[in-house]
Amino acid sequence: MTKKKNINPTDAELDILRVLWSHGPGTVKEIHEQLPGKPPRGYTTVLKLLQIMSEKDLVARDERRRAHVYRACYSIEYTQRKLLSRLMDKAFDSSAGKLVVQALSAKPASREELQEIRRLLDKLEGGKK
Amino acid sequence: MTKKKNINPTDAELDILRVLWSHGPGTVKEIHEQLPGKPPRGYTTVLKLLQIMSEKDLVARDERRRAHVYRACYSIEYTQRKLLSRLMDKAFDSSAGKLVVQALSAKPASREELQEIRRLLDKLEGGKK
DNA sequence: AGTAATCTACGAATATATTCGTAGATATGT
DNA sequence: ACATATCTACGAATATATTCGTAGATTACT
Repeated sequence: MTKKKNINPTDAELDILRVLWSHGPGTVKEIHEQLPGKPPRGYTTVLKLLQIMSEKDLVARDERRRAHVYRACYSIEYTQRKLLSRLMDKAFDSSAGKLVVQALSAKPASREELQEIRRLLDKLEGGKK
Repeated sequence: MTKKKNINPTDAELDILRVLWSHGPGTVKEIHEQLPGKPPRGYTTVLKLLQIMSEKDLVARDERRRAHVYRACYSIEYTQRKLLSRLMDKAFDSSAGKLVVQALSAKPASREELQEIRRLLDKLEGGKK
């Protein structure tokens, strides 16, 4: 059996994943340039993080060229759902409904988003009939 | 100016807060007894955590009796919104809508919860008109 | 060839979170 | 009074996350 770790990304790892999701695969240099943050993180810091993330299988590494090319192993949506599941279990009694209610109270969503949520509700309730 | 830290609770701290929210204020002994987890955490571990949480002003301590009584400083709803805001910023582009959509996809909500969300949507959209 | 630039690997320093043992104070029971 | 139980304070050990410096290999430049 191959190991199935699938560890949740830490904060610093998430910063890197955000770059990979929005810009696509890239080298340490490219990722480092895109990475926000004051003060900016050192080049080798980013390298080290990517090495750790490779071990955790959060990113995959293409070593064919000298400057290795990294890409995210999991989609942003999959990762988001994982993070939400974790938070749901930790602080919301594993209830998606409680979480959603507080999320909508925490920060207003745009009209478009509210309508999208409404459509999703229709679909979910429809499927339950 | 009094310090305004308002630090987000860590995982272990959240476990303790959950006990305080569901059982109300209590002594280290009471909290320790209610605290789940395999293996159970040692008594002094819980004590130390509560001392740290007091410094962070996550809990308040009543020292009038020998066995100090602790209570949560912030409500569960306030804390939940704080945690959600943080996650929203870190992984959802600060968008409540995106978060809610993924939350509903991650785990199905009950029919009652879906209806409650729908009522909340009505209120939010109504207020925007 | 020889020098400079670029890249990875690795170890170590720092920060924070979590755990618990021990010491000493205070209260309780006989 | 004396022993036992209960409680807090504190320091230290452990684990994990994050940072970056240095060394050595490879490539590019002149």
